Amino acid sequence: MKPEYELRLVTKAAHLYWVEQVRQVDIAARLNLSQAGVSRLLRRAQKEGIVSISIKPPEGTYHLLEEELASKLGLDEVVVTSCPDNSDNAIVSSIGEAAAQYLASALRESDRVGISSWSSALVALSEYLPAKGQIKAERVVQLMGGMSHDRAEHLAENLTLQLANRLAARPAFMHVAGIASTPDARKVFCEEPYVRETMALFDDLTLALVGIGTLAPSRFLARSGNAFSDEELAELASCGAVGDVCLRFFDANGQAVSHALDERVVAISAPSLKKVPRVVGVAGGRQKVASIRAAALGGWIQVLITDCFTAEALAEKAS
Amino acid sequence: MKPEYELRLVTKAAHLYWVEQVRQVDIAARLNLSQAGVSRLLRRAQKEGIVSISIKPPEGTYHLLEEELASKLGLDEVVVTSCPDNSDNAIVSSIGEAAAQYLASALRESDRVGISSWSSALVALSEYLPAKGQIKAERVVQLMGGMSHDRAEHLAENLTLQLANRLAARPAFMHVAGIASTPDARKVFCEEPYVRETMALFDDLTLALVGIGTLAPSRFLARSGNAFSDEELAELASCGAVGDVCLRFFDANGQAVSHALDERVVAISAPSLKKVPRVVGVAGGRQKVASIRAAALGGWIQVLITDCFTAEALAEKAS
DNA sequence: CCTCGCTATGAATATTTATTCATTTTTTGA
DNA sequence: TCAAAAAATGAATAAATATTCATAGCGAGG
Repeated sequence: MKPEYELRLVTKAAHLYWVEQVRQVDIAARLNLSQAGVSRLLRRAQKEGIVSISIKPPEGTYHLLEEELASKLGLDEVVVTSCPDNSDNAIVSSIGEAAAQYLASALRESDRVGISSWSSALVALSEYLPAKGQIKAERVVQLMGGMSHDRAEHLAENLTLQLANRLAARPAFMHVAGIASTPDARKVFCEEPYVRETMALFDDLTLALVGIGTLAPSRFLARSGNAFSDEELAELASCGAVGDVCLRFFDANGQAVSHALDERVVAISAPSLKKVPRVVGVAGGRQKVASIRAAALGGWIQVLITDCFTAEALAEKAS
Repeated sequence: MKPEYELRLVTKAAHLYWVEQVRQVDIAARLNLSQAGVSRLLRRAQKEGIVSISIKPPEGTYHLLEEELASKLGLDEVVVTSCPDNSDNAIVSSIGEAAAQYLASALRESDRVGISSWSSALVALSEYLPAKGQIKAERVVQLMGGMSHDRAEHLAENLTLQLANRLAARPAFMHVAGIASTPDARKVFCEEPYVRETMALFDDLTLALVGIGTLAPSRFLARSGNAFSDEELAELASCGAVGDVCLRFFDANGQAVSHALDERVVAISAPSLKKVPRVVGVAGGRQKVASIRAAALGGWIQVLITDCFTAEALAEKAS
């Protein structure tokens, strides 16, 4: 058959299907072809570029950037928020809200949610969650211990509690420090009934909300008397560590950095964390670019919620 | 949920589905939604115009015009050919070729094809059909008698024969004149075994190829001694007739014009013609616009094959 | 504070579309 | 000119998508 007429047929089928919304069987009837034939004409129309499908994103959305990052970093989903400026305050607030919205759409009542702490973005998240229980979960489980001194001590518990309240979920607390002074102390902590009970839930989580740490101690971490010392951090850095999730450290490619300090951390273990089906990293800011990238590449997170400035930086770095 | 985030979700789903070609279940898995939910997001994306699908027709095709005519004239399919100029020669040749291509795509080996005659476009059609039998039909049935004098006498038979040959189909001829001198003569013609046999096939056709006539006698018709006289034509015109298919006349809206002359025509009857599932009208030219329009509106044809000039004129007239 | 009607949701199901498979047709290479 | 490989086709079937249905949450009005 003359190719010109063939093309005419392809075009007509494409028009009827995509513009006029006619079913393939009806197109087949009108053009006296089989439905299979119409399906093949339509495939050709796509391949030859006779149809073009374009998405026009609403203002303030970044779906191309999101997709680029998702594929380059191997993530299931990336949420990039529009952010007024790249100050830490703006970023934390913006990604906290986005994370809340992510939960609104992605959370089921049957979900068992783990939450790390020491992350200002997660605090913002819990504040943006609607207080009325439209969004629900079954459990909210604290993934790492709190801190032993100061007001910050209770932050982890508070965060867990607030999240549990807003999600109408039963909370599970650690009630111990996140960093023990010695490996033996850690063992003692882990024997505590509370802790054991909570840790028993780790392998049964359906989702985890985590911050992503850098080696430079975050504001919250620094305030605590129990954070690692400068020397310890320097040692971690010399082992190649660039960041952490729940105090489990990894290098620039996301490979776990094993280190004696691991033995003092009271938190979900790296293997357990990686078994959680959906770990949502909520983080942004210039200083976190390298650790976010590493967390993604290492498979520590499946979902990333970040701001447009950090996202741009990640995209540049990745290409 | 914040509508802005909702839109972001819609956009992302649309992007994944239409740009990245991800299945709805996989999108659902990635965004933690149900497949039904994704389907609904996608519907919204279409409704809100976030996706736009456009067809860019290859050069020399007229799918918009075709669709416009199909819907305005109530036809299943319209083929508009690109035509170098609007001379009768160019038009006849162009639509003949297009008709041949239409048959190539639309004809099944099981089809029983009726063919009218006295149409230069149908002659062109049969000439454009490939002689090798790639395109096949079961039968080719002459729908109206030939003419009694001159070379033109055999045209109808020749056309039927040639078409049958090219389609590797068994022909059925009339072997009598298309217009009898009196109603009684017509009866006698119709009693002829050949004629009866052929006419018995009329109700079993799956497709018919017809020209569309105007009251002004066509070149072929005029040459014949047996065409209607000027007076008879004038009388038909005064009854409102504007054109015919197989010498069955109709007015500007396609309503059959019954008239004494009907009784002298040896051809498929109007009811039988209307019972054919797919009547393909092949016609073009400035003088035929009104009769083509009428044939379509009256349901005499389901498929129209014409040239771009005639198509434009039809579209203007119809709006 | 409760009830009705509205909307939204996910599981189940119906519909629609893509693919497979068995043939037939066409082309290519000897 | 023929045979073999490649391509095209349509019926059957598998896969994917849309819709239905039953249920649950939310707001308006009693």
